[in-house]
Amino acid sequence: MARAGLTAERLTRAGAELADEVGFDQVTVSALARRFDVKVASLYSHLENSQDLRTRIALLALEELADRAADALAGRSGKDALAAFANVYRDYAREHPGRYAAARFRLTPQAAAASAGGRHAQMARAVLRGYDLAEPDRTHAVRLLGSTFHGYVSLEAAGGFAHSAPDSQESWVRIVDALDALLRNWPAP
Amino acid sequence: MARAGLTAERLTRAGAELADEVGFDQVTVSALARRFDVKVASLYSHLENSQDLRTRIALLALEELADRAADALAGRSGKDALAAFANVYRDYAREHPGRYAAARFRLTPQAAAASAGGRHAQMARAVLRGYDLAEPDRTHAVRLLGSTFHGYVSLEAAGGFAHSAPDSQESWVRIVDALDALLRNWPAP
DNA sequence: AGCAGTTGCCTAATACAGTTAGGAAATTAC
DNA sequence: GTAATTTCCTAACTGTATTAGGCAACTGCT
Repeated sequence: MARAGLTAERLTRAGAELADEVGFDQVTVSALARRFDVKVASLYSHLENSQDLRTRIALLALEELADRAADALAGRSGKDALAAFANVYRDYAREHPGRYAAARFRLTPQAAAASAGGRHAQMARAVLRGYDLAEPDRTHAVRLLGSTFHGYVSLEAAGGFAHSAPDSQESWVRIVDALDALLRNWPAP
Repeated sequence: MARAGLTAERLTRAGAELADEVGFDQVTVSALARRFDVKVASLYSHLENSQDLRTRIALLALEELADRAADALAGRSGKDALAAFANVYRDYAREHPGRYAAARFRLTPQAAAASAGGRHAQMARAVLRGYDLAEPDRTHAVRLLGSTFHGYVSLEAAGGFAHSAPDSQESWVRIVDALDALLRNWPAP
């Protein structure tokens, strides 16, 4: 019988596609095996278990997201950088909802350390170089941005802003405007 | 054999406790049956299926959260109301992580319509009465608050701010301060 | 109290996801 | 070309979800 040519990488990529199609929670070893027309047990030569599969998809998504963000930030600063950074997250979540959910998957400390998480944190700090914030306010601002972007994107994905005026796109633009204004005018403690 | 006295309400409450203990995703009909020392099939007289169970827990959590928010807002306005409202969400998520996750569970349109979702939206608008915002900016601001609070709370629950300075509590207070400043100083389009 | 009707929980059976053990064929290394 | 390794398979077991049908326990009426 011919071999299917399974590898951890191919399985991870296919798992990411599956996540985008049916949702990260519905990514299952069985569904993946069906996709490769292979028996379920065969995947266990390449993956530890289904947790391992999810972790790999999460790491893939975090890398992709970090790559996009790095691209978007290149050559930009100030509000321009802020908006570009924000849009990377939102656009990725809209194009790849399953992968975006994967990126929010809770990793073990070891996996988290090996992930692109650090790059994300660095880039958020880089965006804030365009504003006049000293520590600890800079860290507070990083957390604010992360919270707002993630919160918005996940509420939007859950359909929270659909079917109601104004358009989600409009709110997004105005919220990024507002955050820019806030960062330029950060209140003293 | 003595009857266990199951009802949809008792099952829902127990399911909510279970969610807080093991996580909303780990709430399973089987685990619930074990908790009542009853066979799994017995639950199906009271629940449609496991989706129904999750929906009921979500509705319970949304009601509890709305009740707390209504309490917290009574007699407050301006920044005071904003901070109280914000703390309701964060405190609830910290006390009841499983229920909080349930409250973010994607409901069917019918379930959503019957949920406390509308109360939440109304209260968010009430908080903003303390600030001078006309539509559509008021709606943008509602969405900003919802996104930021939810985002912060969910990143915090995922451990995002643990093990790093400054303390999460400090960031939270400063972020609420910052949002207050932003709402008082909302940028023109 | 005695009985009829209803309800609550049970047994049994099916389906599907996850996981492990051990085998045979295909590939690789020498 | 043979030995070693790798890949995929069959088989088996566990746990969760769900449905069908049965008997026991309660409820309400007389």
